[in-house]
Amino acid sequence: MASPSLLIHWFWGDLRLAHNHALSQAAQAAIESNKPLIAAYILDPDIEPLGGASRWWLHHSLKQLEKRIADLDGKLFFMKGPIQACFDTLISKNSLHTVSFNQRPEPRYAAAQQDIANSLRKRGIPVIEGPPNLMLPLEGFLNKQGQTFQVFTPFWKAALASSHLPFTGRESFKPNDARLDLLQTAFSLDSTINPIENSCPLDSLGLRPKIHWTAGLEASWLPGETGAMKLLESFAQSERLQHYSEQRDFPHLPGTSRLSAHLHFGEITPQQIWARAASEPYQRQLGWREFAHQLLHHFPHTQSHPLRSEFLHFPWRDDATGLKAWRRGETGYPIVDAGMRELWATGWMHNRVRMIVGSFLVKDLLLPWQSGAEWFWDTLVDADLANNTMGWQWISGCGADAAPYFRIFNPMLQSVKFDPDGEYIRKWCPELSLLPKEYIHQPWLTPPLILANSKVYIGKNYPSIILDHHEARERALMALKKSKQPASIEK
DNA sequence: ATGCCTTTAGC
DNA sequence: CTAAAGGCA
Repeated sequence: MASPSLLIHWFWGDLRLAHNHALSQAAQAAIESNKPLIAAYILDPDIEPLGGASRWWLHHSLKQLEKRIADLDGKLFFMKGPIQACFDTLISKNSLHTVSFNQRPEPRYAAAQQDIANSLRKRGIPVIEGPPNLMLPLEGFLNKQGQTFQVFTPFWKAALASSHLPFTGRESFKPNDARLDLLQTAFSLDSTINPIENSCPLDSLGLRPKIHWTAGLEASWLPGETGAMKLLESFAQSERLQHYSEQRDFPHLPGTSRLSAHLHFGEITPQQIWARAASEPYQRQLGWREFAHQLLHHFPHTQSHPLRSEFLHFPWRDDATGLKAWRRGETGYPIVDAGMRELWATGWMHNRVRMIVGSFLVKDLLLPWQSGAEWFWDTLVDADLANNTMGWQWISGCGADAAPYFRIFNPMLQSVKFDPDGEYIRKWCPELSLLPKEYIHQPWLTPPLILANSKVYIGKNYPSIILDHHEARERALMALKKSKQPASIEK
C-alpha cells in the first residue's frame, strides 16, 4: 500500500492559501497533478498562548481555510499538540511527507520552530520554511552605528531608502523554485485521503468559547483571506485612503483599514497592502508594525520588561478596583469608557483611543503597562506580541521612541479634539447619548437640569470619575521624577 | 557637533 | 510658544 503523502501546514504558519509560499504551491501542484491537496494544521495550546478574541478569530480563519481546501477537492486535518508528539505519531505511521511553515517573527516561536525543524530534518522529513509576514529582514537592518533603531523616524527613512520595501511596480513575492520542486515530489507520490488517527474536527481544537460572548465579534469581522481582501479593496478603492491622514485619528470615522488582525494571522501580507494602498501616510503605519517586530526581535526581554532599564523600579501602583473599572469602561471619563467598551464588544479599538486608554491606565491610574497589555492580549482580535509590547511601552514612556515623560494625555482634550461631537462616545456609551456635545466630554460638569433632561444620573447610570485627571497627572509627574533620582532610598 | 524630530500639554 | 529627552545623521 502506498503511504499517504501529507503536507503539514504548521500551526505557526500563515493562514493564507493563495499567498503562502509553501501551501499555495502545494495547492497549485495538487491541481496540476490532479491529486488532492492534503494538509494538516497542528495547534499546540502550550506553545501558542492565544487570548480569547484571538481564539475566536483563529477558529473562523481555519474554518474558511478548511472550506477553501475542500473546494479544491483536498482535505485539511486538524491536530492538537503537543506538537512534537503529533509529528512523532505521523512519522511512526509513515504519514508525514513534508512539513512547511512560514516563520513566526516572535523570538520565542522562532527558537522553538528551529528546534523542531532541525529534529524533523534529522529524521529525514523535508522542511520548507517561508519568511515571516514582514517586509524588512529581522537581522541586519541597522542604523549607521550598527545598532537597532530605537526611534521610528530615522528607522522609517532608512527603510524607505533601502531595497527591501516593495514599492509599487517592483518585483513582488516570487515562489522559490526549489520549494516548488520539493512539493511537486510530495504530490507525485500516490496520495489517498486517509483519516489521520489522531486528527480531530476543527470544533474539537477548543478554540470556540464555551459561553457565547462573541456576537459583537461576529458582527464586526470576517476572519480569513477573503475578509482581508474585501477590507483592503474597500479601503483602497474609496476615498478613505486619500483622506487617511486627515481622518485616521477620528474614531467615529471609518478612516482606518482595520487590517491588523488579518495581518497578524498571516491572511494578507504587508507587501500586498503596500502595493494596493500606495500612500505614504498609510504605508507608514505598516512601518510601525515593522518597527515593533524589529524591536521585539532584538530586545526579546521587552515582552515582559521595559526597554529602558530605569523603569525597572518604577513605583507602579497596585489597584485592583481601578484596574477593574478601566477594563469594564467605568472610569467616568467618556472617551476612555467608550474605547474600553468598543474593545469588549468588537475585539478591536481605534488606535487613537488605544493611546488615550493606555495613557489613562499607566499615567492616571499609575498601573503597570503589563496589566494593560494583558487585557489587550485577551480581548483584541489583533493581539500581537510585537505591536502590543511596543504600543504599551511607547505610551508608558519606558520603550523605544519614548515621548518625554511629561507627555501625559489629557482625556478631555483628546476627546474634544478627536471626537468633537461625541459621536464615538454616544455609540459606545449610549447612556450619555442625549448629552449636548458641550458636556459629553466631561459629564460631571453638566448643569443639573441638562443632566436630568439628558437622563444622565452620574453615579447611577453612568459612573462618577474614579480619579481627578489633574491630580493624577501631578501624581504621575512626581512618581516619574522620583524614579529618576539616581540615589534610591530603599535597599 | 548641532539641529531635527516626536501619535503632546498647558499657559 | 515653550517645556524638554534623547536617538540619529
